[in-house]
Amino acid sequence: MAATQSDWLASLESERGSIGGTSASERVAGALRTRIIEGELRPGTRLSEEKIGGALGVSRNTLREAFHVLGHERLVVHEFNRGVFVRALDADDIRDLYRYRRVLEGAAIRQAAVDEPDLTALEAAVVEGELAAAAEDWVALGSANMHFHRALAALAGSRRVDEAMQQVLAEMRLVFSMMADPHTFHAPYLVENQTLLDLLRRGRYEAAQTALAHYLDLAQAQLLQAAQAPSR
Amino acid sequence: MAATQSDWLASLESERGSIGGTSASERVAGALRTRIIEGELRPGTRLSEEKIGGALGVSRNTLREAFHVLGHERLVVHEFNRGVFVRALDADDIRDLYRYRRVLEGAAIRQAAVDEPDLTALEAAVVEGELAAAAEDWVALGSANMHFHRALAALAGSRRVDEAMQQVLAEMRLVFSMMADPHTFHAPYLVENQTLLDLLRRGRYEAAQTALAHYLDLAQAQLLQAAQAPSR
DNA sequence: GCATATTTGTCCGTATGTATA
DNA sequence: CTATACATACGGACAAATATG
Repeated sequence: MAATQSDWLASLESERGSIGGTSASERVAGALRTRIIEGELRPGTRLSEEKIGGALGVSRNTLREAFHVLGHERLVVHEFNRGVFVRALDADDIRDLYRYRRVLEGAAIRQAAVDEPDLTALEAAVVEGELAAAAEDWVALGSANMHFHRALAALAGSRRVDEAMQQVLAEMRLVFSMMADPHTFHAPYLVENQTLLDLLRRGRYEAAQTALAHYLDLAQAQLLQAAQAPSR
Repeated sequence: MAATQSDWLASLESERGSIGGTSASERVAGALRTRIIEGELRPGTRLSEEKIGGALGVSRNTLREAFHVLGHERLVVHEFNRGVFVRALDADDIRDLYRYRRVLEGAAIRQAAVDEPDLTALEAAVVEGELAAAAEDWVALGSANMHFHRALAALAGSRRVDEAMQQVLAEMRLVFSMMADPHTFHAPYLVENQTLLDLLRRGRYEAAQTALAHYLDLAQAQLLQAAQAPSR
């Protein structure tokens, strides 16, 4: 077999027996999650119980529990009698993802309008983005963008909205990992976040809603267009 | 041990070996889910691997996978090295549940305002409620109320909102199962659903929003009050 | 606080069924 | 159609953590 196919397998072996106060299945899920989110494990890859269990030095039992965890996070899909695969999202999935973001982030702004919101986390994320843009570190800019929208959703003041948004952002990283140049997507959005934050600062919540809608429409359209030309 | 404590255990045994095209863990999860949702398995109950596995005739392996499924649905909580328990919700959980309902159902009405919504499912749920009320079948009235709000959330036109709402309603049943007289809660809300439907029919979406908010505030307050007096 | 019994976490071997080359 | 690889599911085992007296 080609070396490229087992690269991630080799990288998994380095994770054997890392001491963890938590359960083994959580450790295994964590190791796989980072590989998936960072694009090392590509969508569609089959996660064979034998190979992965062997590489990580855990039994099939433990591994299957880890698969359940990742399945819950929608990072893998389990096909009965066929196995577990890294999730591959299609255009419909992307549309649904953005539909959900409109619900969650829209609710957050609506709540902010009645809440005297604390915007420090938003401001920090914008600064983080400005620094990343200045350093032309597009990976960091992508993270900053995620932090901004996670902080935005937090304005809703709801644990569940928080969790849902975290979930959605993890899936967004999965989407990006399917694209040719993931970082190029984030570059245009720093200014959008800046104006959105500015509108929130000045209490212009209606305008913030339309700015958010504009941002999400634009980002969705760009991703859908890129998804048509499937890339690498 | 008293007979009442093992009632649900006996009822589980009747479920052994039911033929299913699906996986064993799904079957087991389904059997436990109905017991939990219908209040046969009360919140706080410990789900012993040995007892339940024995009663259902499945191995511990399979049973633990079923526990994972129910854990996703937030119907049970897993405490490391202690086991899994039927989830017991507190006042904060109830508040967060309703906060989430405001987000989901509010988004649905907002989407309806731009969508020329199909209200047949809502109408069917109202009729179902009217029939149940006429027959003084309070359990059926509760189901009708759930169907109404599930159909309402469906107006959002989003798979994920759908799933989230289904999830939330399952947890609502868990809340009701902790109350002394679960059915008494649904009785006042038939008329609220009727007026909400009427407002949607006439395209008065702003009024529908406030009617929904009123309904949710009322329902939440009533549940919180009942939760203070923990009941049976 | 201690000793014991119970229960969970994890691994292994194996048999059966299902999908696919 | 056969053969092979793999997932599903069972049962047994043991250490470690927890509950119980």
